[in-house]
Amino acid sequence: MPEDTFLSLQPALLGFFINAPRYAYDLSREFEHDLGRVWRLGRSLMYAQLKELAEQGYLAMDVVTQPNRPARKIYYLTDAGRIRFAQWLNQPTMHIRNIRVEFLVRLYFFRTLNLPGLQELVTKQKAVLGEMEDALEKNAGDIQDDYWRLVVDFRLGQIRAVQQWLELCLQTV
Amino acid sequence: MPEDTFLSLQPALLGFFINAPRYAYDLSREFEHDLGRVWRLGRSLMYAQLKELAEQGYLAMDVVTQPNRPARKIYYLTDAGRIRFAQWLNQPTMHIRNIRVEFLVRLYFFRTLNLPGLQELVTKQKAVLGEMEDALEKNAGDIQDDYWRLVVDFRLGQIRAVQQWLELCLQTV
DNA sequence: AGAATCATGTAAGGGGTTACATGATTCG
DNA sequence: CGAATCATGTAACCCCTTACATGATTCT
Repeated sequence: MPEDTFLSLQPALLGFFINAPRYAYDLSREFEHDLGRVWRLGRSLMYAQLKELAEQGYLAMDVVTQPNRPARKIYYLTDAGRIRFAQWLNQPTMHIRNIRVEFLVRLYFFRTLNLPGLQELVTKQKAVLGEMEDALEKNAGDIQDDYWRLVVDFRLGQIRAVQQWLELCLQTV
Repeated sequence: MPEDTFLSLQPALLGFFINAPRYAYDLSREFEHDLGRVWRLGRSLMYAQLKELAEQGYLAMDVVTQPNRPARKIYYLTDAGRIRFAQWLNQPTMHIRNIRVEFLVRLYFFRTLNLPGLQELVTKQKAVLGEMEDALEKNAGDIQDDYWRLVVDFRLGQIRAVQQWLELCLQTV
C-alpha cells in the first residue's frame, strides 16, 4: 500500500518483552498464534526487526550458547525501549486504513499486559476520527461532482463504523 | 501493506485508452486530477506501468518525434487490452481492504465512460461481501475469547458500512 | 525412514517511492 | 532572469516476501 503514510508497528514488538526476555524464534511462534490473524509478520522479518530495534537501542541482547544448536540471542528491553513502547501504545493512529491493524494490536497489549489507559486512548482516537470526519464534510460542502461525493461518503461510512466499534470496545473492556 | 493479497489495479489503466490513444505524461496529469485522491500513482510509475502493459500485449505504441522535445510514445489499446479491461472492470474485489481503491476506480470508469453493467457489478460485490460476513460469523460462533470477538466485530462493521454504501451508490447512479 | 521442530539467519526478488538527469520553451 | 512546463525516463533505495541453508533432535 503505497500511499502517503505507512504503518508504525515496529515499536509494538517491544510489548512482547515487557514481562520477560525473549528470542526471535520463540516470539515468532507466540506472535503467530496470538496476532497472526491481525498482523502478518514472517519469521525472517521478525529476526530483522529485532535486530533493528536493538540497533536503535530499544532492545539489548545476551547470547546463550547451547550444545548442538545455534546460539540463542535473547533480547530484553532497555529503559529507552520501555519508554518507546509506552509512547507508541498510547498514541492514536492518524490514518483510517491503519486503524485495523494498529489499533487492534494496541488493544491486544492493553488486554494481555493488563495496562491502564485504554479509555484515554479511545478518547484520543475518537477525537482523531472526528477531525477526519470534519475535514471530509468541510470539503464535501463544495461538491457538485457526484463522484467525489460518493468517495467522501465511502470514507465517512468507514470512519463512522470505526467510531461505533470503539464504543463497543469500551463496553467490552 | 504486506498481506495475503495485493491490489489488482494495473489493468485499470487500460480504461484511459478506451476513447483515445495517450502518452504517459499527458495521462499522468489527467490521472492525478481525476483520481489522485483515490489512487496515488507517481509519474515514474506511470511510465513503468504503461511499458509493462505494452509488454503484456494490452497496449501498442507509436513513436512520434517532435523537434526540440523527447519523442512522444503514444500508446493505444489492442484487442487483448480491450478485453482485459472489460474483464477487470466487471470483477468484484475479493478483499475488503482493496475495495476502497479498486471499487472506487471501477466506479470512476463506469461513470466517465458511461458504461453499462454497474448494477450487475454491485450485485456481485454485495454477494462477495455477504460471503465474507458469513465466514466471519461462522467462526465467530466458537469464540470464547473477547479479543477475537472484537476483531471480528471490527471487520463486520467495515463490511456492513461498505454494503450500505453500495446501496447509496446504486441510488446515485 | 522421512517429516517436523528447534534456532539461526542470508539472498534474491517484487513492487513501489523519491531523487536525479536532460534540454528546450514559456511564464511571471 | 529564474521558475515552471513539457516529455522522457533511469537509479537508488525501502520495505517486505519467499526461498534457501544449516544441522541436530524428536516425532510418526
